[in-house]
Amino acid sequence: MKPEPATTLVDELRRAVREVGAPEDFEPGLERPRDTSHGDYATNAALVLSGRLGEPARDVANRILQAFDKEAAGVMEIEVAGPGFLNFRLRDAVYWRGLLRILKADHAYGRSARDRPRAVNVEFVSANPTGPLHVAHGRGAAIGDVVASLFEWTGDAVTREFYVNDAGRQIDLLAASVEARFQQRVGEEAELPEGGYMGEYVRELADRAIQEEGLERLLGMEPEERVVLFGKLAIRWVREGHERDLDDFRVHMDLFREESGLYTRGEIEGVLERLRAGELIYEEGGATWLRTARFGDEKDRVLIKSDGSYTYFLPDIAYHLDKRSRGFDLAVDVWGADHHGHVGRMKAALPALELPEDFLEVVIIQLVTVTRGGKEVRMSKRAGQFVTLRKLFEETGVDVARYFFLMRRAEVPMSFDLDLALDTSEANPVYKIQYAHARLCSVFERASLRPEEARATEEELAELRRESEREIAKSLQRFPDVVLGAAQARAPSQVCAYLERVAGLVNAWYHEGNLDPSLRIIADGPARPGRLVLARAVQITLRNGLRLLGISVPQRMDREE
RNA sequence: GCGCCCGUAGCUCAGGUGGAUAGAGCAUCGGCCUUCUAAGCCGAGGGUCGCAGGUUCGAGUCCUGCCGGGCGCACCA
Repeated sequence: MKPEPATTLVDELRRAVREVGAPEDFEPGLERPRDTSHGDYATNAALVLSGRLGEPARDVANRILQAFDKEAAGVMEIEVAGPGFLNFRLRDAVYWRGLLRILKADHAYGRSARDRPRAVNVEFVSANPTGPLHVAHGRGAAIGDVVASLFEWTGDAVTREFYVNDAGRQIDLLAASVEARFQQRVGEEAELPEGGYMGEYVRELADRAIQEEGLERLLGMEPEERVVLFGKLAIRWVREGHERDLDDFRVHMDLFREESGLYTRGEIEGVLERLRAGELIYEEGGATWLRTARFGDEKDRVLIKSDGSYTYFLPDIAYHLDKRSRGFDLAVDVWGADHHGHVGRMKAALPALELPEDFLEVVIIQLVTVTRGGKEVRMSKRAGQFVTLRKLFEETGVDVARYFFLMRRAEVPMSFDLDLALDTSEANPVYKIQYAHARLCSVFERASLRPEEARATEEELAELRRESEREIAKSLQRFPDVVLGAAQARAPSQVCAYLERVAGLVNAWYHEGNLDPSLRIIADGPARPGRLVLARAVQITLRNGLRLLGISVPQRMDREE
């Protein structure tokens, strides 16, 4: 699983450490120092062992150094540094060989397998079908989509799922809102119901109903009948809008799972029976409660209200049981910040249903504010005017919108800077990465070489002597590890940070050739084949990284002039 | 009041699960255009990592307590 250079090093280190008297259970750790003067890898083994061996750390380090077989591990140089670190500098050949491996892996570079792949369900967006998707949904969509991809890239099987709350009271409210707009349209006095939906789209729904169903027919209906029809139509149309928005935002759901199905299939009743049998529910004040407090929630929660209707919590429990019974090993729910209060109760419900505690994982997406000219673009759902996801990505482009949502950690509230998003210079991190890729495409064009045909022997690669080249080769080889780490942390932002860093190194390398033409990638000389292979390896890594993020990989960046 | 999240450069934020001298972009200042695309490049200044303790050889990172901000605390969804 670990990249090649590290494995051989760790093996040898493990052996050397045993030789100096480390206990059997001791595992030496290997890290990559930030500072390149500290070598390619470093270990703190001596620092950790010094306590257990009762010997100064630097002495332990020196003994490990003596025991270490450099030849076997592809190490050029070892030094004892600071309080007792061992710094390893690998032979350059290790990195040049790594470049050839990248070329060979090509589209698979960055992907890894798992001994036992898991079936993972990533549920995200899950917007109520009562209005268009807005920017916060967009952030959840981008992050959920890439978290799902990260599972795929690291060897799990993933289902992308959207939970449709098509059964609750908010649907009735939407229907009543459409009815009110309909009344107004035909010249009647009508007011939106209490808590109704005020958005402009409600008027559009009413108009569309008139257009498609015919005014005569609608007017001829009993109001109750008409409201039911409006409800059905509104849900259908709003959902179609959601699917279209997501599609255009390059988010492709495998499944839209409907809440209403939980009722018709009797899954809700099944849950109630199960809980009743386990004596986990009780009645009080006319309502039916679940003993979530027993499982770590702050208090018990109502499942059935005293008027006999169900709370949202009950179908949600059934839904998670449904996920489990469909064979998933892990359910990752991506929720908006306004739902974080539900994490405790949902997690408490799992053991009540005898589901493993780690079956459910919740990623909370914090709020997004959109700023233009340094000022916040207001979005107020109550006033019915908000920035829809579609409007946002139509203005910035899908690449930019996705990237901006992805580059920040989910748990920090972010501001979406429209000015930066619309900036087409390399100040915009998306372009910085895409541009680095496009530049190298252009280099290959200049070299009259198809990128797939880049070839170099190890001897030719050894002609790469510049520090920038070594640095790039080194950082490219981190990619699989970065993907693994990001997957583990459920943090697409780590991939963004990595790609920006690589793009920065690459752009600097490229620009060395502006000042000194002999340093150009296509400049004639013994280093040319190696440079082209390095360029190819960069292309592959950036391309795969962008693909992972669902961002396009342009061959060229056309500039307007 | 309770819970979750956040607090890192003037601003927006990274910081690879505890390492060595804390990074990027924007903004500011200085230099560079007949380029393998200068919508760019090179460089400079700018930090008590909210505060106080603790664990550790070693803390922006882990623990505790405060302070500040956001969100949530329904028989709403």
